[in-house]
Amino acid sequence: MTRIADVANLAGVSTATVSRVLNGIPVRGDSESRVRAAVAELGYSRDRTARSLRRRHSELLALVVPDISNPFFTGVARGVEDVASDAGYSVVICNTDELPAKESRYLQIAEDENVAGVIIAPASAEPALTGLLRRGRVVVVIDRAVDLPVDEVIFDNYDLGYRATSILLEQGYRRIACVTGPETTPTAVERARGWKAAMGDAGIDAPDEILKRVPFYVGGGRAAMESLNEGSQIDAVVATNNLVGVGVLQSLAETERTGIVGVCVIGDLPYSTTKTSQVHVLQLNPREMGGVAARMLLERIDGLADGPRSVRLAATGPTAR
Amino acid sequence: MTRIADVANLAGVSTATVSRVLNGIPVRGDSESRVRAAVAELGYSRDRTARSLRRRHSELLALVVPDISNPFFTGVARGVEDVASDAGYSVVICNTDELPAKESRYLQIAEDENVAGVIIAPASAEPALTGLLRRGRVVVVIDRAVDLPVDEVIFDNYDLGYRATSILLEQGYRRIACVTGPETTPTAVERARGWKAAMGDAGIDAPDEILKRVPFYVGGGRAAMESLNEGSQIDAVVATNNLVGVGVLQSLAETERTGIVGVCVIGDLPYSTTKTSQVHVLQLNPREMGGVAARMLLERIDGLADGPRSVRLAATGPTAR
DNA sequence: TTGTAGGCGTTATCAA
DNA sequence: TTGATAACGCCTACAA
Repeated sequence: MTRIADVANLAGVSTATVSRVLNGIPVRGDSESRVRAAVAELGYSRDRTARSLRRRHSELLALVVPDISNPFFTGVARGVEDVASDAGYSVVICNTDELPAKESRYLQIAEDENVAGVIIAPASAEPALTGLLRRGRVVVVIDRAVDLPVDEVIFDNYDLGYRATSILLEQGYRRIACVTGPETTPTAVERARGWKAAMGDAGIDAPDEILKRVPFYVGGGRAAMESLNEGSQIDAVVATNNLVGVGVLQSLAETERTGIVGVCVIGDLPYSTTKTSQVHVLQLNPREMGGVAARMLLERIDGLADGPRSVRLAATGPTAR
Repeated sequence: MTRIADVANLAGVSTATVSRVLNGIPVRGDSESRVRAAVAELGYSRDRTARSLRRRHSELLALVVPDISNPFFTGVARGVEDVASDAGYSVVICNTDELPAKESRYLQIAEDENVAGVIIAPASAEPALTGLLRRGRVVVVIDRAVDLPVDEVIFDNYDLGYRATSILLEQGYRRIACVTGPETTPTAVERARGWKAAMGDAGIDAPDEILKRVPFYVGGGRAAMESLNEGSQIDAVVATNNLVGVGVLQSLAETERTGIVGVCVIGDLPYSTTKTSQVHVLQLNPREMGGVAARMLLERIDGLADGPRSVRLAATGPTAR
């Protein structure tokens, strides 16, 4: 393997000079060109492991998400990668399956791997970030706020729930059910709260029978529809997340249930195949969320920010599918 | 930061002994228990960077894919992660956007990062693997075969195209169009070849007007449908990939085009919302592909395999959506 | 501006 | 079985 010393030999300079050139620290012009020539001739490229060990941190960012199969989080990953790779960082994606145990394991690995920073959509209310923080590693929390002094990028989830419901109310629907996620998932709780408030403000009763809490997966949405029996007289549904939205739509397509005509989904449905005009979507932009989070993380890595910052992203407005 | 030396001090042994315990090399029982106690007391965990430097490779696997937004590749990622994490490895996902330049950059990073191995779905016919291979790093190619002496896990793409077409022929369709990917993507070419052969074997003409080559994205499928003018008298479509399949279905849902009723998609449509019975799917199992590839990679890391191996995965049979 | 040399934390060799 | 010590490849005081 070719090392920095080989380059130094060939260029007739010291390893320190080679290192300087590689790191953009000014050296005499002819030294620099000899070094660059030697690098090219040997096809040398730096060992990032050694570099990380010496510098005490790597050029890796960890992105910790609860479900990498969810297009929302792959969108986030794209956004993170866009800005990270421009800045010379690579992204390690860690999938926690909504399991706090897997989450802490990955956070421990991130710490031991000396990653430069972590972007996390927490699976637990209190992700195990203390080790990382103690070592001065930077962290940005996305999607689900936590009670720690770290940067966050989130949506106004209450407002999303309120607006999604309002869209259906404006269409004239009245008996609007809400399909949301588990009580342990803050986004699910807040969006459902928004639904309830919008219903209340419209003077409509929103009993618990038409609020379904299911796992934030396609199957959850399907199960919710099954449990919403015909007797409940629903004429519309708010799905508070993209996957349950897919489940709801699948269920409706299959059973051709009569009576339900309005659906509003919070999120994005890039792979749905329902006729465009049949579903309202309160569009979220995960790629933007990832990009914003990554930029905040890089600023912090460069020491450019002080107190914890909170960014609230807006939905990009309702659209048909 | 707590180092191995701190543990050694507290346990009253040498760093070498601590290292042995950590690595499962037998030491005297009481040394071992003292070490373990010290580790627990200090909350010590190994610095993976230093370990990687010394051992000349990390516990990271790189997974290089052309499009992480594609649920097929997130499925692969799940499969890789399932087996990798059981074996103590983490997975870095690298997204090449089908761009050979991004691909070589990531492969160079993988090399410099001393990853233990690479699983790659190539974006180019000749991915830049020589550096990795020269350094003795192991590689498994998935989804798209390349002309290099490395392990591969692929589908029999010709057969997939043939079978997808046969399914529609059995249903009585005759004018079956094929929507496939670019000529530079081997899976696209092979599956289209299978389509053509199946049509030929059924004594049906398959002219170039009804073979559409588009990018392997949702938009590609939509564009293909638009360019398939009514005059072409199509009564069915084979979509050779999941994303173009989604595009085809979206297009059909929106235009309510008359005449086309049969659709067969090669892949998987986890997020489609079309009525189940309206589309045939020749189901692929990306998670299995990832799992198999990861197992092969780990075997090779452990030096348990010699000549290049080739695994051919089967479709799990046609199903409605 | 440049070079020498020490150290980042771990593992592996070698001698005890 | 154990311990002392020399690497692994790089970066960065410090000295020249």
